[in-house]
Parts: sequence; C-alpha cells; structure tokens
Amino acid sequence: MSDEAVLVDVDPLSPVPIYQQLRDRLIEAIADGRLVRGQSLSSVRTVARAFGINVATVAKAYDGLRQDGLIATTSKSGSVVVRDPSSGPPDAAFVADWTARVRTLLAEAVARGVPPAETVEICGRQAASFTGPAASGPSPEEAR
Amino acid sequence: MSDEAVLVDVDPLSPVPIYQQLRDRLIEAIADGRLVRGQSLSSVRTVARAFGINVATVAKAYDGLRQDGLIATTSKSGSVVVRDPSSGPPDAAFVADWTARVRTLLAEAVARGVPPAETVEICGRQAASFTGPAASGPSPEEAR
Amino acid sequence: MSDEAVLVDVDPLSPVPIYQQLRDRLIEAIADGRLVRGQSLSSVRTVARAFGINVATVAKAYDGLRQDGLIATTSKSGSVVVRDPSSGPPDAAFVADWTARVRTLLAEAVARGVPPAETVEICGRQAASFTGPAASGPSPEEAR
Amino acid sequence: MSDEAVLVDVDPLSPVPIYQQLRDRLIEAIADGRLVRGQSLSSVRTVARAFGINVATVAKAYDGLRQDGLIATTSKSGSVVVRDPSSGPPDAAFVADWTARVRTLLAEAVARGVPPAETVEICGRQAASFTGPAASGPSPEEAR
DNA sequence: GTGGTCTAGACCACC
DNA sequence: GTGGTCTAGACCACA
Repeated sequence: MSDEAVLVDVDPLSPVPIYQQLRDRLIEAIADGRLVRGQSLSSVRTVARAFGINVATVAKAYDGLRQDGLIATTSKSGSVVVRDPSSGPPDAAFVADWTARVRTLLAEAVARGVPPAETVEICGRQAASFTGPAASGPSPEEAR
Repeated sequence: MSDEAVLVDVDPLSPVPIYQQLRDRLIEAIADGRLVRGQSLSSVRTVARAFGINVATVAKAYDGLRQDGLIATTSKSGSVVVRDPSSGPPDAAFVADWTARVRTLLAEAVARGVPPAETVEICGRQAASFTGPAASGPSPEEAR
Repeated sequence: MSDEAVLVDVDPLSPVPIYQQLRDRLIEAIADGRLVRGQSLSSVRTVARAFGINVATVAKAYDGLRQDGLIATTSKSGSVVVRDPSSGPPDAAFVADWTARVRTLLAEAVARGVPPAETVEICGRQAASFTGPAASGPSPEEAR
Repeated sequence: MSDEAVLVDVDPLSPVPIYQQLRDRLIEAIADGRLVRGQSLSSVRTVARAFGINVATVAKAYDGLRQDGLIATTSKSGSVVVRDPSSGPPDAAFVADWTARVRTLLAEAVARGVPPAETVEICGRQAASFTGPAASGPSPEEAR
C-alpha cells in the first residue's frame, strides 16, 4: 500500500482526454523518480474510484503505458513499472519521432516571440527536475 | 504570388488531425523564417487542391492561426502573416501553459531512458534552426 | 438533465451567421444569470435538432465560447459553463477592444439623433438586467 | 476643399470589412461633430486613391450611409451630410434594434467578468466625447 | 451517449 | 478571384 501512493490529479474539464492526463502524470512520475522500476501501480479500480472516473478510462491509460514498455501487467501482482530513466536508452525510432514533436512544440513558442535561447532555458529548467537531487549538480551523468 | 511558395506536407493517415498538421507546419515555417511578417499564405482553395483535402479543413487550420494572432485574413488579399519571432514576446499566460506542455513532453523521453541532459541538447539543436533575436549568429552548426 | 433548459432562438434569415446568433444568445444567458458556472449546455445534437440546423453550426458556436474561456467541453459530459460574471475581471486587452466596439455602436445612435445621455440611459437599463457584483441589489426596476 | 478634410484611417488587415470600417469612422465623425449637416464628403475617387482601396468599396460605404439617411448624394455636389445629432430623434424601430445590439455587446463584457456598473461607466465616458464640450455639463439637453 | 473530424458541394459577402 | 457560412452525412475517439 505504501509503495503505490503516487498522487496525481486529473482535470475533468480539460480538453485533453482523461486517459491521457493520467498517462502523462504517470510518465512524469516515472521521469522524476517518484515511481521507480519494480514499484506497483494502484489497481484500475482503485484509481477509478479515487478520481470518480470510469474503469475503462484508467485501463486505457495503463494500456498506453504498457505499449510504451513502461509498465507490465500480470493478473497476479497487477501493474508494475518495468522501465525507468535508469533502464538504458530507448530505440532510435522513438528518439527521432520525439525530436519531431519537440521541434513542433518549440516552434510554437518561437513563432509567438519567445527567443529560441529562452525556450531552451525553460527546457533545461524542466529537465533539471527529472533526474532528482543529482540533476542540479555540474554534470548530470547517470547516477546509477 | 512568388512570395507564397512555402511547401509543407501532411499525412492523411496520421492520428493527428489534418488541420492541425497544417497548422503545425505553418507555425514551424514562421518559427524558422521561411514565412515572415507581411508574407501571404496560399489561398485555402489552392492548398486544398494541392493536398486533395477539403477547403473547410484548410480554413480550420487558418482559423487556428488567426486566433493565435499569427495571421490575419481579409477577403481581398487572403491570409498574411502578422506576427513572427521578431514581433516581441508573448503574454505570460501562454508561456506558463507552454512550459507545462514541454514538461510533459520532456518527461516522456526521460521516462524512456533518454538522459535529461540529452533532451535539452536536442532542444538546443532544434531551437538553433529557428530565427530569433539571438539566432542570427554565425551559422548554427550542430553543437555536438 | 433538468439544468440545461435554457431557451434561446435563432433567425435563419438574419444576415448575422447562425453560429454567432447562438453564441450571442448564450453569452447573454451567462450575463444575466440564466446560465451559471457549472451548468451544462444542451448537446450539439440536441440543439441542432431543436433548431433544424446543422450539428457543425452548433459546434462552431460552442467553439467560440470555448475559445473565449466561457465554457469547457469534454466528450463525456458535454459542455459546461466555466466562467460567469462572478469569475473575476477579464484581461485589459479585452476591455480595450470592447471599449472601441462600444464606441462605434454608441456613435451610430448619436449620429442618428439619439441624445448621448439617452444612449447611456439605455445602456444602464440593459446592464441592470445582468447579474454582477452590484446587480444583486433591490430589484432593478426601470430607473426612468 | 477645406471643409471635407475629415481624417480617418482604415486597417486592411482587420477582419472587419473595409467598407464597414469606413462607414463606422464616418458615423463617428458625424457623432462627435467633426462632420455636420451640410458638409460635403470627399468624392469616392478621392477617398479610394487616398487609401489605396477600390472605388466600389468606398461607394459601398457611402451607400450604407445613404440608406441610413445620414448622407445624400447628387451628381452635382457629390455626397453631403444631411443628418446629424441635432436633426432630431430617429424612429422607434431603429432604437429598438439598437437596444438589442447594445444588449448583446454589454452581455459580452458582463459574461467575462466586467461589472455591469463598469460597462455603463465606460459607455458614459465614450458618449461624453460625442456631444462635444456641452456633454460634460450637468444635464445634456439638446443644444439646439 | 457525447463531441471532433472530414468530405462534397452549395451559396453569399467582399473587393 | 478571395474567404466565410451552412448543409447532409459519414466515421472515429472518448467515457
């Protein structure tokens, strides 16, 4: 029980689908170390009840994480995190796709007048919060 | 006439709506200087014909850009770019929202094993290809 | 179900687009308290059927309200009002733009011979029917 | 020549049609006394050349003013203002229609959080600029 | 059930 | 010519 208490919250009024909000929040939890490999997630029923949302919605969120190879689900022990920042680099295809997406997002800010350098600065600040305590150091090598 | 030849392409099979792909590509064109303030876009009909998509779909893409204050449309001269990287900084609300979105995107890469420092590096590389107050430096080669 | 019975009507023969008439009527409903924060709107299909207009037309009206931050839409529960007169003041840019528009409208009446004082009186009478921080006074009878 | 030098300007990038901008600016000029009964307007050709717009566009603007009974056009002396704030009150139908329009506009501000009282205050400030010096006095009777 | 997207084709306003 | 509006009808995603 104590190892599955990751608090996230979803906004039912947001235009972004609830299942994706859930997925995004869990990914962020994995990225910043609140969820680590081996840790188990709350059951779909528990989460659904906690947020007052449909079980299918939670299942869909977990499904996405499973397809991304981030969690694995067994009928016995539920869903557990099987991949986290320390699990090694992803395949090149993912990186290529991700690069394209980040380019689009950066463009949105630059087109509106945010200086390119400032966008990178913001990215740096956000990324710094992901590796945990070691990330604010001089050279963020893998803290493995 | 000769100033509206900005080539982009869209993928009708992608899960991301066509109108948004179009919008994204045009935003990127504005960000990297292929489209500058005062330049006019191809007419909705021309674009629709070129891509084999519906006029309304193109109109919706242009509509989004209009609401973002990036283009202005008149019946006479079609749509022209009215805001570009040199038009000054956007409002704080946009930046705050954008920061949240970029955080989610960065988390996705970090959770999968891309080192935070590398995500920032990629951002830097992409941002370097955009035009901005500081981007007019001596040819942005890969800083690798 | 019982909380979405806000009746408005539209005129298909009017030069003002149907989607905008719908938008205007709903804005008036929000302004005068017939629609309050948290209340949900009829679904696009319901409205479309009721008025004999197209679903897309209603969707466009709702789209406008969404971009103005007045409603929020989710696939599950449809559209709900998220901003009303009690939600705090708008940004300065909006007020400036609105002032210019009201000036033009006032001019139209004055140029035709309505005394300026009377235009303001009419505005006062109309504004009195709206709910606002000060509008909950002792029954806004005509101050004539 | 010296009595037709009313300066207005139009924004070709505005979403509001040029002919209507022209019409609006002229109505404002009549409302605030820069144009009075008997004064003649520049010819359509002169205006068209001055703004680099089409003659037909100017003609359409003048046409609207003519239908509103604000100007009259003779082939001999061109267009002259035939109605201004001192010409007496308009018909009731106009006032009723105008009231509905002003209500819609007021609602837009109120719905977004502008207190009703403040909307009226803004209207008062704008209206004050219309009658000229006499409007800021105690009781703005007709200064006829 | 909900809303979002897209199509094909039509009409109208603007210039 | 341009863009804006509306229709009818279809398909898909969300919950």
